[in-house]
Amino acid sequence: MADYPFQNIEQKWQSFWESNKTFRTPENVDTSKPKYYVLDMFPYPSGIGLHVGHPLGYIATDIVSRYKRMMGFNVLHPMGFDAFGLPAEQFAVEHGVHPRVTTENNIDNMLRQLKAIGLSYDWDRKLATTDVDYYKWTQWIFLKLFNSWYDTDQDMARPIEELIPRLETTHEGWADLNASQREEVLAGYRLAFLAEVPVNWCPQLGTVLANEEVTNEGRSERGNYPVFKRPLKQWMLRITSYADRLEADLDGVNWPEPVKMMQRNWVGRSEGAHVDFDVDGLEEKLRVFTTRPDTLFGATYMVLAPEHELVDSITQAQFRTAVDAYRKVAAGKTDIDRMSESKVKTGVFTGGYALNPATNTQIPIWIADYVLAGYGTGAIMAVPGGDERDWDFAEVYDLPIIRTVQPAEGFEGKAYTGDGAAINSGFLDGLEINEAKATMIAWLQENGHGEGTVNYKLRDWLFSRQRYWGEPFPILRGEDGSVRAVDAKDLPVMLPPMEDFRPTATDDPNAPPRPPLSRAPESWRIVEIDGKRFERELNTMPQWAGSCWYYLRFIDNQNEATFADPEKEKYWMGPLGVDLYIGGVEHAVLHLLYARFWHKVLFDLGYVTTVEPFGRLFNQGYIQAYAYRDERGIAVEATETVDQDGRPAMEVQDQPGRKFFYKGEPVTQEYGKMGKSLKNAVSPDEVNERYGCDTLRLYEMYMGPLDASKPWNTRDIVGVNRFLRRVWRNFVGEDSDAILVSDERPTDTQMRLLHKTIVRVTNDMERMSFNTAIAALIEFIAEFVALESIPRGVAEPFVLMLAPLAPHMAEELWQRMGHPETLAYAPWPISEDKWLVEDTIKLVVQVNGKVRSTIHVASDATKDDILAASKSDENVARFIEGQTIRREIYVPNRLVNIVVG
RNA sequence: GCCGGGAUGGCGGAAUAGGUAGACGCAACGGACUUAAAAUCCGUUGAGCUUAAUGCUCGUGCGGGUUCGAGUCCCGCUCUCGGUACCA
Repeated sequence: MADYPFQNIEQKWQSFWESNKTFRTPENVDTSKPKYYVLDMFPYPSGIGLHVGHPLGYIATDIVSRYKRMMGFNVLHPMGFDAFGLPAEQFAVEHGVHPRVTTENNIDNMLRQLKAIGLSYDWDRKLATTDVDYYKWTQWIFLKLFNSWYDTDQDMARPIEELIPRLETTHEGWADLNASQREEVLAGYRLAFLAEVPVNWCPQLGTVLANEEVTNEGRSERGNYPVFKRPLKQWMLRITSYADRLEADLDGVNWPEPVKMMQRNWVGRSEGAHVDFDVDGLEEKLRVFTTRPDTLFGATYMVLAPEHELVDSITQAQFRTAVDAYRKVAAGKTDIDRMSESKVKTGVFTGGYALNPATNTQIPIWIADYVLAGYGTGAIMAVPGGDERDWDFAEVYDLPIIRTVQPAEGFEGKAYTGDGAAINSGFLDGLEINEAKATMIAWLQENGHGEGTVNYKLRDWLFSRQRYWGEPFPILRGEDGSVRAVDAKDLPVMLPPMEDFRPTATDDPNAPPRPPLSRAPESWRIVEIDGKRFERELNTMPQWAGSCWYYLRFIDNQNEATFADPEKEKYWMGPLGVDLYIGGVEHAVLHLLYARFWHKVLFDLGYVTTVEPFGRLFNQGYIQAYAYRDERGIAVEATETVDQDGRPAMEVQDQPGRKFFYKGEPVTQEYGKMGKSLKNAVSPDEVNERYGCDTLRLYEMYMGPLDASKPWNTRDIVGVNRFLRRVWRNFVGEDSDAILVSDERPTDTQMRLLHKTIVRVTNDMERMSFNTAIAALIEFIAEFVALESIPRGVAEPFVLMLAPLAPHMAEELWQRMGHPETLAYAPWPISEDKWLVEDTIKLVVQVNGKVRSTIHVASDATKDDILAASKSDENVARFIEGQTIRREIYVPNRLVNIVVG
C-alpha cells in the first residue's frame, strides 16, 4: 500500500452510508432523547453546480450533525433545493428548454456533488420548492395570508371571517354595501392584497427587472433596452403589521448581534410626528413625517421626492420645465444611485411655498432626489441646523439655516444632532430634546397641525413577479375585476405546460404587461365556477416564497394531509425552533425577515408552536475570489477572462500590472464573494478528484474561522492532505496494510496529551471553531510520527475525534481496528480530570508590563512563593534593582507583573 | 448615501473573560534519506540592534485615549467586503 487510497475508501463509505441508511432520521424517533435540528440555507440549483463557497456551510453543519449524533442527540439534518428562479427561466427563454428540465438536471448534478462530499443528510427528506407536492403547500399558506387580517387588539393575525361581524358595527354603512364593495373593504385588511407600486419596467423585454439587472445607465443588462420606473398593480403582503413583533422578538433568539441590528434597522421603527403644512394655492395639506418635531422652528424649507404626487400641483408655471427635467433624470436612477452618486446634493425649486405652522413664515418647496418616495410620506421639512443632509443642501442652494438646539460647548461642526436645550424655538426654548418633542407633539395636536406617530422603514412585501418559473397564485379574477381565492381542496394550482416562456414585448412603455402565463392555454387560464368565467392570476410568486417555510416541510415531507404533522412539528421545532441554522449573512434581512413573518402568521393561526422559526443563527463567511466587470458594470465570467497576453485571468490575477479582457473588451478586476452574481465560481470537483473529499472538508474548515470571509487558495490544500496521509501511515502498515494499533498501555505522557486534546477538540466543536480543532489533531498526531505503533487507548479516541471532520478515513480506521459497526453513533470521548492536572505551571514574569522572564512553579505554590520566585529571577532582578516596587499583580496560572518606578 | 462586518509575518490564520502576539498550516531556505526525482523526516523563518544573552528595541490598517498591562475596551479616520427590498 503506497499511499492513502482515498478514492476506494471514500467510495466505499459513501455507498455504505447510503445502502445502510446510516443517516436516516426515522419518522418516529425516540422522543425521550434530546433533539437537534441542524439546517443549511438550501441552495439554488444553478447550472454551473456547486462552487467551493457552498460546502463551507454544509461541511460545518455536517460536522455539527455528526458530533451531536455522537453526543447522543436525535439529529434532523435535511437538505433541499430552492429551485424556482430567474436563471432557469432565462435559459428557457433563450434556448427553449423547459425550466423544469434545466432545473432537474441541475439538481441531479448538485446532488451528485453534495453526495461526493460525504455529507450526512437524511436524503429521504430531500425536497425542491418546485415539487408540485411542495408548492401545493406554499399556495396553501398564501391562502391563509389572503384569508387573514391583523387584529391590532389581540395583536395577532386572525381568520378574515372573524372580521366580518366586527365590521358590521365598526364600518359605517357596511350593511348597505354590495358584495364587491364589501370585498374592497376586506381587501384593506387582508394580509395579501393588491396595490400599485413602482417597479423597473422594461417594455422591450416585457418584464420587470431587478435592480441588479439594470445597468449603471438605467438600461437592461440583457439587450441594453431602456428601463422605466412605473407603477404596476401587484400582490403585496402586509408584513408591516408585524413590524413591532419582528423587532421585539429578536430579543428571544440566539443570533449574531449584527444580524439582529440589521433587522432592527431594516424594520426601522422611529417615533416622531406627522406635521401638516398649508401650501399656497392648494386645498390639501402637505404632510411630512419627522423624528424631530422639536426642530419645527428651524424648518426653513421643504423637500419633496421627485415622485411625490403633489409635485405637479405645487409647481409654478415658470419652474415647470426645470422640475420636469429633474424628475425625468431621477426616474432613470436607482435608489442606490440617487443616494450615492455624489455627496453634492441636487434639487430644483418648484416655485411653491408652504407655511411653517410654528413660525408662521413662508418657506420654499423644493424637490430633490435625496428624499425617497418610499419612506415616510415622501416629503420632509428640512431643518438644516439639525440634519447633515439638509445642511449640505442648504449650503448648495443658499437656503436659511436656524439652529434650534444649543450645540455642546466647543462644537465646531455644521448641523448639530447632539443633545442640548432648545433655542430659537418660541415656547420650546430651554427644554431638552425629549421634553421639547412631547411639548411640540401636544401643540401640533391641539392646533390641528399634526399628531404624534410611529413610522417604519419597513415596507409591505411586493409579492408578484411577471415570470413563468414560480408558484402560481391560487387566485382567480372575475370579468368584473373581482378577486376570488381558489378553494384549498383544489390545490395545487399547477404550472401549465408551455413552450414559449417569453413575456410579450412592446415598444410602448405604457402598455399593460403581458406576463408569460398570458400565453398559457385557455384550458388553464380560464376557470368557470357557477356559470361565471374567471381568469387565473397570471403573475407568479417570488423565489422567497418557497424558502419561507421549507424548514417545516423537512419535518414531515411525505405528509399529504398537512404541511407537517403537529406532533412532529412540536418535537423538532420545540422549544426554540431550529437549533442551528447556518447560512451567509447576505440573507440577514430579506430571507430571514420574510421567513420570520410567515412563521408568525402560522403561529397566530395555530399551525406552528414556536414564535420564532430559527432559535440559533450562525453566519458562515464567504469564500472570496477575483471577479471582473465590463464597462456597463455587469459581471462577466471570470473563467473566460484573460490578461493582455491572453493567459487565463485565474492563473495570473494576483500578479501586479495585469490588464484584463473579456471577449476582447477591457474589464475591471475586483475581489468579492464567490458566486453567480460575480460569475467567479470555482468547483469543488477538482479538489475531490485530486485529494479526496476528506481533504476538501478539512481544508475548507482549516482555512480560518467559520464566520470569517477568506480567499480560496488552491496552494494551501496540501497541508491538510499531508496531515491525513500522515495519519494513515501511522495507522496502516506501508507494506503489510495491517493496522498498526497495539494493545499496549499508553504512557502517562500520551494519556495527558490525549486528554488535553479531548478538552481542546470538544471545546472547539462546541463553539464551531473547526480550524483550531484540526490544529489540535495535527499537533496530537505529530507526537506519534516516530512510533512503530499507537496504543489502542489513545488511537481510538483520536479516530473518534477525527470522525466528524474526516468521516471516511475515520470509518475505515475504525473498522480496521476491529469495529464492525459505523462510528456515526459511537460515543464522543470524554476527558478525565486526573490526566489534566499538571505538577508544575509556567508563569510569565513582567516588569512594568514587559515580559522579562518565565518561571516554573509547583501548581500548588502560594502567591507569596510565586512573587518571591519572580523577584529572584536573574533577569527580573536586573530590572527591579534599585527601584521601588509600587505594585505586584498576580494573575493565577498566567503571569506576574511587578510595577516599579 | 444608509445599515452591518473586517484589517495580525511573504500567504491563510492562532491568541475562548484585558494577561507571553504570531499556535497550526502554506510558501521559502538549510539538512537527512535516495543513483536521481517524488514522497517522507529533521531544522530555520515578524523587523531591527548588540557586548551573541536566560539580552534589548520596535511591531496586530492610521491618529489619539483608558489601564500595572490593549490585537482585544473607548474616540476619530482610512481602506475593504456584505446588504440596500425583483439575484438568492
